[in-house]
Amino acid sequence: MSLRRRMPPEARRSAILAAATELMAGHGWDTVTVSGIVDAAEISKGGFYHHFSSKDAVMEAVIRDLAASGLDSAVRALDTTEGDALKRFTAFVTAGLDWESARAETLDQIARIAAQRGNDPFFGRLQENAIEHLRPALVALVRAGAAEGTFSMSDAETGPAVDLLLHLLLSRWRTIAEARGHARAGAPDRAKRIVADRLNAESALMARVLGLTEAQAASLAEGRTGYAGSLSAS
Amino acid sequence: MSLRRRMPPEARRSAILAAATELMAGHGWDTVTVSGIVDAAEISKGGFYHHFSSKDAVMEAVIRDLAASGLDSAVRALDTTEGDALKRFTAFVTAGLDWESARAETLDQIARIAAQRGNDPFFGRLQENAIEHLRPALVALVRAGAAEGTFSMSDAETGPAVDLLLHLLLSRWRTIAEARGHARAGAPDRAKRIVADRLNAESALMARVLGLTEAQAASLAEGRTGYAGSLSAS
DNA sequence: TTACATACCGACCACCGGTCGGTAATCAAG
DNA sequence: CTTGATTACCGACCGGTGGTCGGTATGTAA
Repeated sequence: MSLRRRMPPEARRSAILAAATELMAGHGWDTVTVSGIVDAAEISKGGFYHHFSSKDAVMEAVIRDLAASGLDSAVRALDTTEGDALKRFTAFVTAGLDWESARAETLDQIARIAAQRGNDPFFGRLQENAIEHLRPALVALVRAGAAEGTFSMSDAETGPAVDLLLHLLLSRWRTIAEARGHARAGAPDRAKRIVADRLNAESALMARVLGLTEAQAASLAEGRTGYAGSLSAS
Repeated sequence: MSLRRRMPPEARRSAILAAATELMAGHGWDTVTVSGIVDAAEISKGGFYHHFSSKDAVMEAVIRDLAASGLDSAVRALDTTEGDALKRFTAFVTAGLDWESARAETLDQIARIAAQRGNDPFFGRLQENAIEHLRPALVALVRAGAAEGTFSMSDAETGPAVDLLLHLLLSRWRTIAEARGHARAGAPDRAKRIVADRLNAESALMARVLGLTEAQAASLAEGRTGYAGSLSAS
């Protein structure tokens, strides 16, 4: 009974993470059990708790594993881009889009997990994590944009407006998931239209929230053309 | 050990609900145990399961208990008000506001529960419940408003736009909770300013999302003056 | 070889949500 | 005032959960 196979800690850790991620895509977090993860990862309970301090810690790690690189690249785009606030905002949004199409399978996993009933804790923390990373940067950007006259926004509006922008970006996965469903069901045209409509609506609404002029709105929308939606089946 | 006190089922039910609500305001849902509810409500486990089919059913009932009347009054305002889409939308928002100030202690409970870590399942379902009730009505309203020329909105934008409006309304509790904290800490002026700023920002952002003219936006903002925020200590 | 750190094991624990056979209160009918 | 059916309620009990811990195997460096 004791085939004991020693693995480099990092490999074991990511094996556990992979097992947990897959289980989460099938059940809600409360019905994903440590025993289940342990079985799927082919390790003992003791081994599991050697690598993770609690069941919750696994979820936290899964979230970081799935989202960290995307958030980082978006914030980095915002920080490194030169130009006015609109240009930087466009770079920020585009970076997120690029990440989504480059890591389509990751996005797909997130969508599958978030679609499961009972995964509210997962999605809540994912969102918390994202907001924690993105909100300060966006607030600063919007403030700067308002100061330089690029955006039309009073100081008191900035907070709620940024929350709206974040909500818009973070709720995109629902549409993506819906489109994936159509694509898998043999309606790729419909899928593409849904994604295109969504992105257009996002651009238009972001422009309204930020108080952009027609010309500015067009420039924002332009920055995100060519995004295929990467509707690969999985 | 067996002081058996029989109560009218409804009274017992609401006693259990009250106990559960109070416990939820202190712990997250996963650390609120049936035994805890049972102790607080002074009933046995068997008695508990005579009135509720599961732990989850209690949460569902708590949600309905807290939110149903507010949602109903908002939708009713939308349905019964005569006039153009802007008037009806204003009535809808105002009805929600009125309910919030009339039932300040209920709002306070919601805020306290939602602020607890680990209550994502509660808040997720509350939000689901609210969206389920409000979204169809709002979508129809916005469509009608766009058709009659009151709002400026393409068909594909309507869905995401309504989601934005709902997010704006459903995230108000955060600000309210923050303001309550200030009020309780002896800074009622600051509290009032926070609430006033928030409501102004909401009006402005809703106007932008709906594509209202200056005059329309002013009319929308006017409909919600006089809301005191009802910052009663609890 | 030896000595030490660490990856890993699995029996064990307290406690959880939920079940069930039984008991006591209530009330309508005779 | 009985009787009998109904229902509110009780608490011992169950399978399974997340988490612990003393112990064992494995790798590494002297």
